[in-house]
Amino acid sequence: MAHTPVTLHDVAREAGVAVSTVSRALSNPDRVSPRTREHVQAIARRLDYRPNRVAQTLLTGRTQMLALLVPDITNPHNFGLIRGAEAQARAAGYTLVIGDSQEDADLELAHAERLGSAVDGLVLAASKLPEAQLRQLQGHRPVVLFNRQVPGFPSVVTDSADGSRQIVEHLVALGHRRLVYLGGPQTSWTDGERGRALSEHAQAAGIEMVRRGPFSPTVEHGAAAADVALATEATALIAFNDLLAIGVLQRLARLGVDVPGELSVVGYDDIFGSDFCRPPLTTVTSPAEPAGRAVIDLLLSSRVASEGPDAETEPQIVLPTRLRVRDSTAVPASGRRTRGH
Amino acid sequence: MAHTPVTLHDVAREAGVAVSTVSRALSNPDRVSPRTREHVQAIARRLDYRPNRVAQTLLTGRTQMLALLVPDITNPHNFGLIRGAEAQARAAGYTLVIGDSQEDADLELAHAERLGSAVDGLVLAASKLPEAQLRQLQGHRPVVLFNRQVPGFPSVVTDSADGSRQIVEHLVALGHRRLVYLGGPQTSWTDGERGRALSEHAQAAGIEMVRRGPFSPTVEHGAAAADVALATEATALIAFNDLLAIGVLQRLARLGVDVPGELSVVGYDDIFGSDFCRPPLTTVTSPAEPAGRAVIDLLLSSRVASEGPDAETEPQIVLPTRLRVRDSTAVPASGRRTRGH
DNA sequence: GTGAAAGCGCTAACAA
DNA sequence: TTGTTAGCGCTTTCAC
Repeated sequence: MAHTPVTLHDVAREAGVAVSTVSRALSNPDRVSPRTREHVQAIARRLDYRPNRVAQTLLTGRTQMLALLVPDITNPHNFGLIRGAEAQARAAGYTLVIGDSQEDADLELAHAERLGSAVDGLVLAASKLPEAQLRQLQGHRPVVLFNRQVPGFPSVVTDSADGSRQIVEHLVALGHRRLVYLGGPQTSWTDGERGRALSEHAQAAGIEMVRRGPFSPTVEHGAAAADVALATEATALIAFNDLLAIGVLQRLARLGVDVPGELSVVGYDDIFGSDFCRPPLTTVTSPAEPAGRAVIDLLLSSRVASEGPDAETEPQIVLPTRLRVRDSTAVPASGRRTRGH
Repeated sequence: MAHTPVTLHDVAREAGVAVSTVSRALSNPDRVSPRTREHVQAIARRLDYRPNRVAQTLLTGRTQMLALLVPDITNPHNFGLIRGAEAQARAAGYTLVIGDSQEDADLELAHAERLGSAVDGLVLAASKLPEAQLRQLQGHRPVVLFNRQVPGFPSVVTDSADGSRQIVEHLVALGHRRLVYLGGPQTSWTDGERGRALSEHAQAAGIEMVRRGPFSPTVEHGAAAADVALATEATALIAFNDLLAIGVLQRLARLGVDVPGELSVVGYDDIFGSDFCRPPLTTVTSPAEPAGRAVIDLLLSSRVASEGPDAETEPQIVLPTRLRVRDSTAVPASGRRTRGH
């Protein structure tokens, strides 16, 4: 239990050379003679020397750590993103740490500030922070946004708007004429995108779409959302995300409302469980792992970025989405639905 | 966009005092006169001074960060643990970072070493590391284990053995006489506990139990596991965890094997989805959030712990589990099952 | 090729 | 109460 970790000095003393030589032998092997290099490295190994990262950081300003802040680590939607980001970060020699802001802007800020000083870069997924605070964070370290676009920030988003287009197209093709969108948190940029695109495409198709909510994007809140949807004339319901949609499905089943017979249900994200809930959910899937890799690439390349007034030209990557049709959508009941409202 | 962050020196110069005074005014407000304190703090605020955590750390050795390493961040089983740990860490003024070791011991070690030097303590969930490596990590920083017990380490485990007892009791009560356990990774301590307890209780009840596997604890591997189970004479199948159990359920459904009519299925963990898969899964639930809080408590209290030879007395907390009976278990088919094998 | 020395931003003696 | 000074462990000029 060597409780006083071995330092560069220990190695230097043991090897009979100067600390600077040890430092070089270890990090710049070619700037030292083969003989001493071997010798020093052998000693270092024998002493089980580990460089003190903190000290290195103080000098270089680099921690070789990157942080990813997600709004809800329990939302399976984030899995692919995390996995992709992890892989890419590791490939580049960085360690990825993950933070959970629990759908709370204050917590997100606190976390970002804490972590911000300990990492080389920050990716904020579905950030709820106002632009001003975002910019302040950016002053410290490079920041990349996922599923949010803000001028001056590099970002990668999955194409929710196009997902909405595909949903409306699908529903219209089935014969639906009245839709209801059960919205997510007001602070959610994605919710805005999804709702707006849904409206636009519904309007373009000449059908009706109403919006309800906001609802918190959880299975638990699905019950309330289902009830609200039932109080409308809609024959198809689009939930902000799959978590909410699954909750809706559960409530509907308990109420004896047949899906998709009486009501079609659609979600977004294609999360774990959306394929084995009852009925399997029609939803919008997106390339989460590529997104994870992309955010890290952006982060790493933005280390060299200038921060002039030209900042509006930051890369904004948009990844395609695809509608995955399962069993929760079908042609609407021909007549008036029989459920009470 | 202050790109050269403001330092203590900047504040000191601006305030016309020494850096040490600024340092005190900010961190030890009572060791400085009210006048200067106000003055310095005002300047610091105006300049938007943020202490450099790295520099603080180098000196104090504290980062105010704690790390939690989970084997699979996409396993919903870990959610409660993460949430509980997060909450407790924050309450104590620490930031929790989460790492994912993807069920891989090498990755776990790499992560632990990287993070280990950047945090004040480490909790390893379901660690797959050999004891020797565990001890080595422990030399650096306090380490707490979750769902693994090793002499000399503080730990908290959920009582898998008792969960196994409850499963056997339940199955025997229903009339099952032949069980099969579809085991998890060989490196998994929890798998050992579950399998061993299952055997013991089956034997005590005078019924047969065979073990198959190992299987990787994923939905994907459930198909293979299901096929193996079908090749036995068992009327009830116990999967290492719910992820595997859900995969088994899917395969069985595709094969037309009725659950629980022809075969009963049980899992462990009570994860997201286990209540809405088809049929809802009988499983063992455990207090994950309390476990998360407990690991952090242990970590924080072990900072002061000695490391004498007396280390065997480290606290080992065991949290109770409870069988949650849903629809995937029932009385066995009276006659010989009709499926081919 | 190697060593001496400065210093990253901060805190904690020690003086004044 | 405040200022001066010495480092924490490391990298990196700059001499030799």
